[in-house]
Amino acid sequence: AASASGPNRQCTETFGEDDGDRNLSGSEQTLDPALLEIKRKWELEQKELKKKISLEDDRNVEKMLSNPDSDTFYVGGMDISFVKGDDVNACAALVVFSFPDLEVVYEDYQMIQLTQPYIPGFLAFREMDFMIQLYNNVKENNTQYTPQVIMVDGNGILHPRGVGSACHLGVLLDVPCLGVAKNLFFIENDIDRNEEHMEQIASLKQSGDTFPLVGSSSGITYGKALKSCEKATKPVYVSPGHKISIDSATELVHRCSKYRVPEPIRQADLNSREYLRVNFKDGS
DNA sequence: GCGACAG
DNA sequence: ATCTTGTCGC
Repeated sequence: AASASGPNRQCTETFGEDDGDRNLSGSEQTLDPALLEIKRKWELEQKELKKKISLEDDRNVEKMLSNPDSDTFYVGGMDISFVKGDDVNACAALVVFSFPDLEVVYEDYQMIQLTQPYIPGFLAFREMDFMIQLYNNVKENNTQYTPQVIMVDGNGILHPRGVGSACHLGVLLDVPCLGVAKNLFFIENDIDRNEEHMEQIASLKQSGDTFPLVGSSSGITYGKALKSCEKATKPVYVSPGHKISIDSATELVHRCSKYRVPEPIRQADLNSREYLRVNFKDGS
């Protein structure tokens, strides 16, 4: 029974209706030397990765967005779905769509076992190895469908240290990547869901409308909030990961959206869940 | 000290 | 991320 190694967790039964103490773990800095250690180490890795990020459009990105028609390009979407009461077993998916016609040309689902914890700001360290594997699979076995750009569930430079998982993946693969988040990632003293933000969201009228996400104190432009389809009330937050500009990333996401979440990511999400439902009863 | 925290 | 029923609208 591989229970959590390290400090034993004194999670007493806080199941009762009344637990007297209302000091809900608040900021959770529930001292965990092991996690702090990991954080420090990961922060250094992010610092190195950040130096390699490019926010310029890769030539293929330029071509795929400007081309009147002729060539067909491929856009990949990645996502990982989890098993309910299980934070280890999951299904990683890559679905590749042709662009601009948006037809599925390739899909890969892999049962995986997560080993790293999820820590806000360090999502990539938990999922990246599996995404890299998915990319290598296509490139090696179905080269013709290797995506020229990859969409990741999460953020690119819209991140506390400017290195979201889309940057992480992009730099490691040296492939254009962008992030699409369904929720705005809070960045201390710079970006948050305040009144002004809510007003800006209310000002988005039609599909394709956007507003830039600019840091209130840093002045940094992290990406854009995009009303991806007519029906969506809530925007998606697009930010470049690597080898793609903010405007191109936003345009690409918009052009791949039939619903709020762009098709590549949406299908990777829906299909990986379905995969778990069918292939994971308790074992296989 | 509290709050806020992609998936 | 995951859970869960109904409900509103095209």
